[in-house]
Amino acid sequence: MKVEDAVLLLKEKGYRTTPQRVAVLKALIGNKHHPTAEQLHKVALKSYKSISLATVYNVLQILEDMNLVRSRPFSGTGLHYDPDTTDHAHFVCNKCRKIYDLRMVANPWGSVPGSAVKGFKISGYDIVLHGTCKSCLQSQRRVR
Amino acid sequence: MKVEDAVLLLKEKGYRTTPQRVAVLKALIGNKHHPTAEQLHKVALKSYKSISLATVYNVLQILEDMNLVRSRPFSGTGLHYDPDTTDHAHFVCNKCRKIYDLRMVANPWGSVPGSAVKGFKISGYDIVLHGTCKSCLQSQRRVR
DNA sequence: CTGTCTGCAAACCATTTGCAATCGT
DNA sequence: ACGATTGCAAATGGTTTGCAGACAG
Repeated sequence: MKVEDAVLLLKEKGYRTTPQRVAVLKALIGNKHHPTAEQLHKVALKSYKSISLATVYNVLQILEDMNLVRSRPFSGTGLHYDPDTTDHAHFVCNKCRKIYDLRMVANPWGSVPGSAVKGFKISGYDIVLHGTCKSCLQSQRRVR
Repeated sequence: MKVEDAVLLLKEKGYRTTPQRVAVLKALIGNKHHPTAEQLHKVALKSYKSISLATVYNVLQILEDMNLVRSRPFSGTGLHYDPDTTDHAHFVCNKCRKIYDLRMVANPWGSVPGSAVKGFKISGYDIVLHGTCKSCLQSQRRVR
């Protein structure tokens, strides 16, 4: 997905093309760092020098409704926005709080007993592993 | 785990046995409804008529440090507390917002490519499925 | 020109904190 | 009695909202 494609999708839904919206899309699309709204705001300010945080939230809400982004409460405090809406899991490092993407190779709820979900309509899933990431494990070894 | 056992564990760690703490433990232990702090407060008020919400948060923090409870940001807004600290997944109904427990039968991250987690130390995981639960699907059918 | 969108500041809500009074040991 | 714990009320921090002015179409 490119910024221009997203703009077109917005247009189709009747949303106007404002420089603020473009700035948020630029900050978001292709961003692999699972940024918070505030981080996106900082980045968006580079494209449009006076965009407000409220507008960033506003745009993110629209984008989430359109499934162009997903918000998740990863680290307990604050939402993180992920422009990758394809199925994947995450790993959150409890030392550096960095968030890594994990590709799943198969149905992730294969290990749930069928009876437990029988009759339920599953529309999606969140899988978050936590622990310590490679680089934090290494620097830990060095320091101690 | 019974309330008395939890009280003993608290004592071992040097925590005093106050009626407020007992009230929170009573509200929490065995509670299968993944309550929020506020919901626990309401229940705890029945055991101890003047306990404050701040104290409930205080006690929950201690219990979380001791691994007697886990907090999770299920529904976007607010933390839910789960006294079941054994490995299990959850299903959140997006209609009624009810949270169901799901027992996993095997290593849930078996479907993550090994390379992706190689060198990472995994200490735990959160798995949340969402969709519509059986009873909401049924009442939907009835209504429409 | 019209109605949408933005920016500001205030409102909100869950959670945390500071501190004086209270209570468990 | 002593220090831990509580309750209150205020502070906090992330997110939302109301509204007047700005701007895209």
